[in-house]
Amino acid sequence: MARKSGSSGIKTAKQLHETATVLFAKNGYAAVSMRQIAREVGVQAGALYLYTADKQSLLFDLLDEHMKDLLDAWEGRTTPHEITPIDQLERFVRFHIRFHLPRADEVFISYMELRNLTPENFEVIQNARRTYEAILHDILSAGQTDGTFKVSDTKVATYAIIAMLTGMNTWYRDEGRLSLDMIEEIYLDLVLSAAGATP
Amino acid sequence: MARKSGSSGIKTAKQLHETATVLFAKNGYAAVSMRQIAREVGVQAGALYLYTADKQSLLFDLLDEHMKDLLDAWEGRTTPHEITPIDQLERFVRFHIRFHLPRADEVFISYMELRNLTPENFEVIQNARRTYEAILHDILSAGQTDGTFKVSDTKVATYAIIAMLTGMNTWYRDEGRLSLDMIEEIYLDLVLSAAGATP
DNA sequence: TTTACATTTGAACGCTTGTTCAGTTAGCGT
DNA sequence: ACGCTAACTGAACAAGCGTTCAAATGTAAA
Repeated sequence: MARKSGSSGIKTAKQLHETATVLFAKNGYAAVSMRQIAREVGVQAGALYLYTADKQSLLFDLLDEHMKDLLDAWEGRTTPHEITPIDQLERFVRFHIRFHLPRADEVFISYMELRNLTPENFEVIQNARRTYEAILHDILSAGQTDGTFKVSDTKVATYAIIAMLTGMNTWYRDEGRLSLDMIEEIYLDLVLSAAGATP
Repeated sequence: MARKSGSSGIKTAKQLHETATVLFAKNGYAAVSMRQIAREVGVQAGALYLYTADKQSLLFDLLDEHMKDLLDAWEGRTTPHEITPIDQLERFVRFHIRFHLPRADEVFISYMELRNLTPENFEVIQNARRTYEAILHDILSAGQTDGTFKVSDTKVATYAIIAMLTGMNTWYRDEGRLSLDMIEEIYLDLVLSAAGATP
């Protein structure tokens, strides 16, 4: 056997990314072998190297893709002009939850596997993350300036709120007690309170 | 050479735990080899098996030790009788920060390497974690009942607050902008606000 | 039908992995 | 001084690792 009937490059490439995402999330980058990924994709290990230069690039591509999607999704929203910091914060929280919850595996990898990136690759992802954090920081700063928010330190508050929101991914389950809509409202309350929002 | 001069079992055992903690935190459990640990300890790989049954037990012991220390430290505090939920929450926050900040590596491992535990070992650590979360949940529930706190869901608030607090470990550096005391106050504010505390 | 190319196999490469164990030495109690 | 045990070495084991590549086969265009 060599080439398989019905084989297609784009399909295999997509399956590679999907499989790697799931396996990396479940077992960790270092613990997953190329052969294991290949088996799940339904191909021999050698074939994977038509779609990735090496294992490291595979990890980087997944993370880079995820961060690009995140930032693109934020940029792509329809935003009314001149809305209050409170409305901005509300929009950010809802966006964050809606974007992150359906991407549990990607989010998990993005937080867990940073240390397995080469320094250059790490830099790229880190920058993207900083860009995202800056969005929230700008909102908090604006609210702090005009008096609608009251936090002792906008930088720390930024980290705290993002950690709080992202932590959701560690316990949320689709079959759980609360619907996505309810969770959204609960977290919105928590974040607005934490920011000391005075409507 | 065989036994080395000045060698002592307890010393090597301690070095093994310390070295493993640092290396697992920096590179991840799966990415660290027993030989790498041995080199750092200053011993051949075979010698490590005098102090751990296998690599898995080594990881488990580190996590188990950490969780036991955490729960023991909480139990061992001096607690006045009959204090208000607000005071209880304040005590919890300060305790959490003071305990976790100097243990960056242990905390990191505790969150990152859970998936590398066998199911039985995972269960043990998970239970300890649940015990810890229950402490905060009880405080929030008490405050919710007597009206000093106002949160839409005490369970979610518990997760959110712990995520917020533990997230600190990802950005805190000793040489950073803020002193430990300042950070403590900032986080205390954030948590009390998030809990909707009305003094 | 032939040609060109996309896709995959399967074997091979050198290296590392966790773990075991017989043999060797250091320190200590007697 | 002797013997016992604690501590460690160094080699060995089978298995698995990431990666490369010539060869084989499917697909599509000419």
